[in-house]
Amino acid sequence: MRAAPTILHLDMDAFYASVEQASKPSLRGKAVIVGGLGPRGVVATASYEARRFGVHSAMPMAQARRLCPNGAYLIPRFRLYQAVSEIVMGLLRELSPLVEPLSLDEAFVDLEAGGVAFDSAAARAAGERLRADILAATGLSGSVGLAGSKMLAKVASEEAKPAGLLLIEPGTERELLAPMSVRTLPGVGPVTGQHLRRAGITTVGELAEAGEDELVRMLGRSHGVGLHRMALGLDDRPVVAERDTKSVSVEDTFDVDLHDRVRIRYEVQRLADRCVGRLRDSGHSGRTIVLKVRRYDFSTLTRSETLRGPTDAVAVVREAAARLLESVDTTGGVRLLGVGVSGLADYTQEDLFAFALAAEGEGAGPDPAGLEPTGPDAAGPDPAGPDPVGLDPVRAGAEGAVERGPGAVPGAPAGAVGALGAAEADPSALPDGPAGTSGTRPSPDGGMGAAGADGDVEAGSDRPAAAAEVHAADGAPGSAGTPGAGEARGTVDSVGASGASGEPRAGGGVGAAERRWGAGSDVWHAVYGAGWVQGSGVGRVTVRFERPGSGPGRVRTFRVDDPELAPSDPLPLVGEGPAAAAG
DNA sequence: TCTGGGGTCCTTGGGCGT
DNA sequence: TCTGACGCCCAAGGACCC
Repeated sequence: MRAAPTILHLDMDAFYASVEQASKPSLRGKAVIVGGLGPRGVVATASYEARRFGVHSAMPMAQARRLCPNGAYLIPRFRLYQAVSEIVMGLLRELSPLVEPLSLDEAFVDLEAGGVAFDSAAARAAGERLRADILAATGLSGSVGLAGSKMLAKVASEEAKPAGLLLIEPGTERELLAPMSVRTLPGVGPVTGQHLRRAGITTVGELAEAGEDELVRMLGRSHGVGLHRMALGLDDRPVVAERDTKSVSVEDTFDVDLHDRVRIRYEVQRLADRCVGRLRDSGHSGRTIVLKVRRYDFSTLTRSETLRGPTDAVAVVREAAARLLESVDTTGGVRLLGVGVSGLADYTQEDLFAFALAAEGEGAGPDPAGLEPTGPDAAGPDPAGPDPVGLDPVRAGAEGAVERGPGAVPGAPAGAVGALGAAEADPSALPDGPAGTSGTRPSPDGGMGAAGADGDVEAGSDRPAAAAEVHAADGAPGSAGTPGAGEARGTVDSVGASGASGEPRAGGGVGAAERRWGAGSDVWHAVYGAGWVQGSGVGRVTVRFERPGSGPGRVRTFRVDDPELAPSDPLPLVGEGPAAAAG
């Protein structure tokens, strides 16, 4: 807690929805809801127009549609949000080297460390200038909180929303906080809030009066002490510029619960592959493999296994996940599966083997393809007995390195083989369907980016009804399914036929007959220029031709195989960048 | 009328070595 | 040799955040 309000918290207003509105002029001033569009989707962000209908984050999408039937429902385009976020974070770093991003749209800044502000007046000026700079650079508004601690700065930005600035003068915080709901404090969610309410505590003032001992008794040591201090306005946490990643995970919720054990095993394998892809992209390996299973009744189980050393080998993670699955009862059905890796390191067990081998075997000749196992069982039968299913994690790790053989580079770190290599090296991979619409212009996106946009968009009441119907049918058994966010959809009995790979694939081009247009995604037409897909189905694609700087554009419909229509990258929200000419 | 995805942190309880 | 205390690691679950 410092004497001057020089900790700044920036929170962009309804970030995803605002980016979509800035990107698509026809949606400005309208209710925009961004989130998962499947039957089990939830709202990620709702524009302020949508919030007037009662729509809010984390609300089931079906409920949002009832409350706001004429809203524009969009799938998130994380790559675009990421790009905008980088611009904003860049502006923050101009203020101070101490910037702590909390998410794409939120960050703390230590103004004192940047030499920008040492008192209230300078802090306020810096905050106002920042808001103006963000508006100029992105066209978006953000809210700024300024205070002497992180907790209070965050409270302030929340109070300042939307598009405002609030500065909490040190010394006034207890008075300010006292009447606020306990839910205002970070760390008080629905459960703790209910707990406190039952004890007659609903405001921050009452929380402070309850005393530390009482809160520790109710909530446990760490939570109790922390909450009591926060209620008093005490918070010494520094702004931390860099945080190490602690775990990497992927999970999928299925439109329809899975019952078939074979199918469940297959999905776990796919998740393991994707997880390893992410792990390698981040330059990590990990020791603990975690399987997550959410059952039909929403109860969630986790099972984990810690290896003797860190790995980033597909085979090892697959096998561990498969073993863990064997200990889970899935009768009744499974709605979600997840695979994660924690206990991260920036080297692998296989690296150590390779290093040891290189150290002792100099002059023995290189392993040309990196195919030779480097582990203890490299020389044939293991005196301790066979290990056919990789029960020994470390040995399995060595085998994993072998499995990656075709892509392996002698002497290179294990991470040098990317997700693609892993996918290619996988002999048991089931066939995939069409790998998206990226044939002419591949834009590999492991997650919810362009591929994710392959879901539906229903942009306002003038959307093509036919398109919506067709997309709704995507969830039907045996359908072609949809990649990205919708990849778990429509895959009920169609193992391998979903075209749902989250991994980039080489040669992902598809024939014109299979060309599908990700609704909400950006396109370029040879005659009409930049636009975005408003809907598609029954052999047609509807495109609205507008760009961030234009007024609302016109809608035109084309055949899905129209040669003049091509996928495109998002246009910058402000100004005309190179992407504008990318058609 | 239902409840996403990707994380972090905390608590509890058991096993194990000292 | 047995037992309890202690610390550490691991596994599992839960709450919370955006």
